[in-house]
Amino acid sequence: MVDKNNQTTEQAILEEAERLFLEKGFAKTSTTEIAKKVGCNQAMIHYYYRTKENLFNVIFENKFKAFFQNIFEVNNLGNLPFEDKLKHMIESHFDMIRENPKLPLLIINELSRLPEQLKTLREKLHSMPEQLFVQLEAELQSEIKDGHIRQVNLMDLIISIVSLNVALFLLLPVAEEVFPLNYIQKQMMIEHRKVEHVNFILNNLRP
Amino acid sequence: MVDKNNQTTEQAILEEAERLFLEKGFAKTSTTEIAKKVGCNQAMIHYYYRTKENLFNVIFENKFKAFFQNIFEVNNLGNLPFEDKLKHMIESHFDMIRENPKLPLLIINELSRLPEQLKTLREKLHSMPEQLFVQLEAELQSEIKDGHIRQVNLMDLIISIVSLNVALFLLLPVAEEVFPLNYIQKQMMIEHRKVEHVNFILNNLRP
DNA sequence: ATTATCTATAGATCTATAGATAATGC
DNA sequence: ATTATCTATAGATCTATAGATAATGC
Repeated sequence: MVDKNNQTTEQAILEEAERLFLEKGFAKTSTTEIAKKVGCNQAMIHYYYRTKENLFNVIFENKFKAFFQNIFEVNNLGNLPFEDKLKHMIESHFDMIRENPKLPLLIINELSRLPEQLKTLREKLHSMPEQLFVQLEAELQSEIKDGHIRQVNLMDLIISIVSLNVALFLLLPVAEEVFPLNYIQKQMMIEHRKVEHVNFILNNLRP
Repeated sequence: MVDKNNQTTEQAILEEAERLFLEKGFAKTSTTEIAKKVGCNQAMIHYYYRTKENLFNVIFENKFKAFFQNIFEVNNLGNLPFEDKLKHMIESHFDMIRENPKLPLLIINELSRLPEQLKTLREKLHSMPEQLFVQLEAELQSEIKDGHIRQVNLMDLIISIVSLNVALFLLLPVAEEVFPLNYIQKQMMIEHRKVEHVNFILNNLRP
């Protein structure tokens, strides 16, 4: 099975492990299962990654960094009107989670076990204010002063955006157990909610 | 340790198991650990509950039913204005999750393994429309027609309420790893968000 | 007699490693 | 020579059960 797509065993292990860890979490995924899916010997996993914990950390760190790198990435839209900027932020955050729908659950479930990633996250988020938060806060206050939007707290705004976007993909699998959806229905539902989240946030800002 | 509070071993096992399952999930909780915390022999757990799976199901079913019983319980406020009714619904849903903050994660993580609970959930949610959904939908449409609120979809409204409330308690533990909060700060934050969720939803309905 | 508890252990995992063998790169 | 792969297995769980012993209720 290995090398089916010109992959090395090392890469194949990484990819299969990523799939399984995201699907079932750390505890419920065994190195035996990873090996079986990859089509190699279970010992190979330890040859390349030494421990299961280590393999997990490599994967988690990668996904995690990519995930938080894009969070509220609003560089190349400096002079757009505030509402358009906000719309763009909501949508790109939404798309990021849509592309990694299982990652939030993995983070919620496993983050507490990971001191190294925690440090990274703390640094990233503590340095974010200077880059973005302060700028957004200024724009927000300016908009409020001009009477374009109502008095609102930036942190609350961010929490609401993240909550709506994250919760959709956390709750969808549960909802699907109750109301099964086919692929098209599900995609339509997701697209509809994307529009709705933007409307919801922007409507809420009207003075 | 058993009978410390006049408990039977059977009850003590149930309570300790509930605590551990909610905290760590099914896979990461062992019957050995439950027994140790209870202060009894590991075999006792199987004496009373036969299997770990069975013990889990008993607990899950109880919590689960209590959880969904109260969901959108709006019986004794029949003739309140629509906005007050909505406010009450948001707040009681919020409080329910506040009292069971780990339950949503348990449901998200473990529901797929539980055919019996799934059936219960399906029946409960499929019978909800007739009791409540239809009535709310009627009131909502009436309010829209009278121009009191803007054109909005009831299902979207419910998804947004549940998303905001659930996501808060799912994301708080992650947020706390990054920005530690003491007990009072955390309670204030939660109270603040409760108000915010109501404002957020109601503001969003303005025509 | 019946119920509750304990001891001991079978059997199923699962992770990790040691050591043999095969494949590859100079 | 070095790197990749396999076989085999130690050692640590963990769940579940059989069977002995203690406690309790008539």
